Amino acid sequence: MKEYNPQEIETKWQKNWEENKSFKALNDKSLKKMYILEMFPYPSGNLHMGHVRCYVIGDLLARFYRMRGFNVMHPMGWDALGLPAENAAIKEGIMPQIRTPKNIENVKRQMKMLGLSYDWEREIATYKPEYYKWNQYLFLKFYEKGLVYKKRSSVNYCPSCKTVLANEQVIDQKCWRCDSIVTQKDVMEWAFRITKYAEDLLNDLEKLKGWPERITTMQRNWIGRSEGTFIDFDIADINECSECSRPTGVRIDSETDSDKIRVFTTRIDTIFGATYIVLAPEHPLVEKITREDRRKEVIDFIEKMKRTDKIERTNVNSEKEGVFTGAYAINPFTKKRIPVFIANFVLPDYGTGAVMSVPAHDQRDFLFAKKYNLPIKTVIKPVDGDIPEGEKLEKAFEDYGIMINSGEFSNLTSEEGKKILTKYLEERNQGFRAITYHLRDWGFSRQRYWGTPIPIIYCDHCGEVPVPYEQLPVVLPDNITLTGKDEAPLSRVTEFVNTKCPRCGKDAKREVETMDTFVDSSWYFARYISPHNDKVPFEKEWADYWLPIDIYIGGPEHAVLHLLYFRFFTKAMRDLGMLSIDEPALRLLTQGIVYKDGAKMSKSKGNVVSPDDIVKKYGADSARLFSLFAAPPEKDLEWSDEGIEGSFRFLNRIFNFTTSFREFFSDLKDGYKRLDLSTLSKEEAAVFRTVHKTIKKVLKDIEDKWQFNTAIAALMEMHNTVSSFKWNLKNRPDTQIPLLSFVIRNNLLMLYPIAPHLTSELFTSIFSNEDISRIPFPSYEEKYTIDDTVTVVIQVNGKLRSQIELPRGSDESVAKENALNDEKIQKFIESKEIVKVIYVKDKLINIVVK
RNA sequence: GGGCGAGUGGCGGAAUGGCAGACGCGCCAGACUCAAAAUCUGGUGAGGCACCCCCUUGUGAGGGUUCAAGUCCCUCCUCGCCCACCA
Repeated sequence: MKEYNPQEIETKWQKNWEENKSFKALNDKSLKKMYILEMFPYPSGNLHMGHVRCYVIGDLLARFYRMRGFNVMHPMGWDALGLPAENAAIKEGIMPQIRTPKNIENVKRQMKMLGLSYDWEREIATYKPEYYKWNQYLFLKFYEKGLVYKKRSSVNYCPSCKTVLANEQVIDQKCWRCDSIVTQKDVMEWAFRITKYAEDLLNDLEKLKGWPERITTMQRNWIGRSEGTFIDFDIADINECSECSRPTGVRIDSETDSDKIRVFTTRIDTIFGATYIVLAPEHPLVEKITREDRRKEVIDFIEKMKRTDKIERTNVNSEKEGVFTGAYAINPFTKKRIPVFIANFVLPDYGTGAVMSVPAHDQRDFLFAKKYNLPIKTVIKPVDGDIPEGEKLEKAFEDYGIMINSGEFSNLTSEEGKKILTKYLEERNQGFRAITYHLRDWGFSRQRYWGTPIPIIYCDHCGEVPVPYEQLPVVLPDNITLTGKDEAPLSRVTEFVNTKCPRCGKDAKREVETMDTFVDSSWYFARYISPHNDKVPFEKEWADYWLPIDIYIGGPEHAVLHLLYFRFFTKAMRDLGMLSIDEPALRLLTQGIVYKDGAKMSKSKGNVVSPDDIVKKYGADSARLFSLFAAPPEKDLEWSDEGIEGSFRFLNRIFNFTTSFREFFSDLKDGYKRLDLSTLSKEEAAVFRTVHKTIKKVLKDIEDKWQFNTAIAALMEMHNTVSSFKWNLKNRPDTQIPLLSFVIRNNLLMLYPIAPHLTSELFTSIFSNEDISRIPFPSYEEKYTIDDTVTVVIQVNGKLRSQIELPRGSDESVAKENALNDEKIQKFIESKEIVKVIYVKDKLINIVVK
């Protein structure tokens, strides 16, 4: 071959890898393992450059670690169930069962075209009954453990997708998929009791040292632990004169204790300043406590809230509004009657739907109190200072401090007060210490078709009955026409719905809702371990070998969805005895977004770059090289047509440089074995050292730093050095043939994880037919990365003025003498007083003069 | 409002507190060519100059620590992402 022809080379090697099953992960416990996983794609039909980037990063690591001697598991699969496929099916009138395999076939072709080194024997696809059977199996296991339950709840509902959404799927009150405005709806839904693991999920974030901090921080915020106190406020008799401050007890027409207002606060130390209470308009007590003369206004306000859309209601900037109910509660510490309001800013589904307001120490309460002329009472002062009386405050003082105006509790610090006041309430049965979480249980039933059927049967006699394990899978029927016009389309398939109760044998009906696709992806990483096993979801014996995932790669958009759910599943499966690990992934690499012309690539913007076009024009190796070189993996990447040209040129230079020695190939084959350092000239030795230095840098950048861009830069530098060297093989064959052989061999080996096709081709044409991926990655010797002489920089008052060559390790007196005698330095120090001289060995001398 | 990042040439981006701008793109000049493309060689932060010697200046702004700051500390500005009436 005279010219670099990527298409020819790439086709040849892809065929070779496929035939030889080169990337098979071996179930062999004597080998050290490495599990490298990229988040599996939703097979929508075509890969975009974001996918390409993710998989190329994973492939670089997989190929690298194979060369490093690891038994690498690098599998791929298809996250194929879910809404987009169903919506496409409705639009095109083609069932997802037909369309999905075609999409998968195409994406798989694209992956092979990119030379991604997957073990295709472990391929999984979630839409197949042999996969989702295990979703159902896990559902039943979780059900038995009480980790799955059915609850009535007001849920987020997308009117466009006609489905319920999890909290995590609502973004700015809009559907995460279609951006429709989400509404609220009362339904019965299946939920995972993820809150049971809230503490565990929070604490174990500590163990995730290999995760980016911003991801663990986001999870921490999402779990949202707050420590505080529940307080029960008695309601003063509504018939009592509002001027009278005498506590009169509570109404007694309720058989529960719901005639108290329970609030949650993180700042019980401010309770002496709690001068009113605010309920959510939806709070169940509102109806009961509202005084007759206030009723009309209260009802009007509630009606107004019902009409206000949720975005408006929960916008931080919207005006705080409320109305007085006419009722009073009793502050358990001051024993004073404090008015009860309802207001738009108190949300029914957060905390208890009721808050105690301390205007002096909470800015929101402060503004509300000013607006409605409510008392403001200062009860905390700064540790080292004073604070104006409540009415004179200009804004709330929200910091911790010293309690004042708090009766017998005055002079305690906020921290002490929290403990003591909570204890006080606990002793009187009026409150208790508690930890609350922002995290909600994960509602996962979806009223859609293209998902895993929930294995539950409803029987008139036996109630809710789980499908027995031996009847799994409950197969999704395909004799249905999807219209997108109804909820839970499965309810129309009578052959599916009508069944017999497994317990009593009488007629019964199946659950017609399906599972959220996030269930599929919560445990798929374990299915790769036993992808074809029909007895268990995965074999524990091999899970113990392969798990956890060593490096997990995907986009940061999954920070609180998938990455929280799969941690939860791991812990739950651990507690079921199926796994021995606490956390599913040791290290997480979140790759940045691929942009073009300053915008995220999208069809609507028309700035999509197709992997097919790129590979056709430049080849997979150039596409891979550019994806890795253009930016560090965690940063966003700007796609550049000129940039990929540059990558292509570099591979051309490698090809041309290497093949320019074609006539020596047979000599080069074993040449590197005959390398004798003592025969090298000074210049030849420099080339030799350059290779060692490069190996050192590339190893560090790939293995420790995940800075693939600088690793590639080092390889380019090495190429620049060795290609500008005046090779003279004819005159110095005994030294230069071995040296060149050494150079080319290491160059190709280092470049292999990045550009596997080209390097495989060149490598086998010179060295051997051995599979390059089985050859160890080059290693270096520290002594060859160090030069005998070093350039020492000379500064005067911190400014660079000259530099000198010194033998490595020269001591201070030598360096100083050389520096002071340096011609250029003379004019900066003459007629000046030398105050001191700083010497950093082998690096720099700084002469401080006055 | 809270949290987390990030601000470095024309662009993407390099720099364990120690030569700012590696590497690449782009651009300029030259070689090759009838010409162009490709390729190769050299140059390329800004300003200055007695122009291949140097000098000044320069990493969002302003202070500080240090012999020495893109890097550490403080104040501020801008942008991005995530969360958000969180009780």
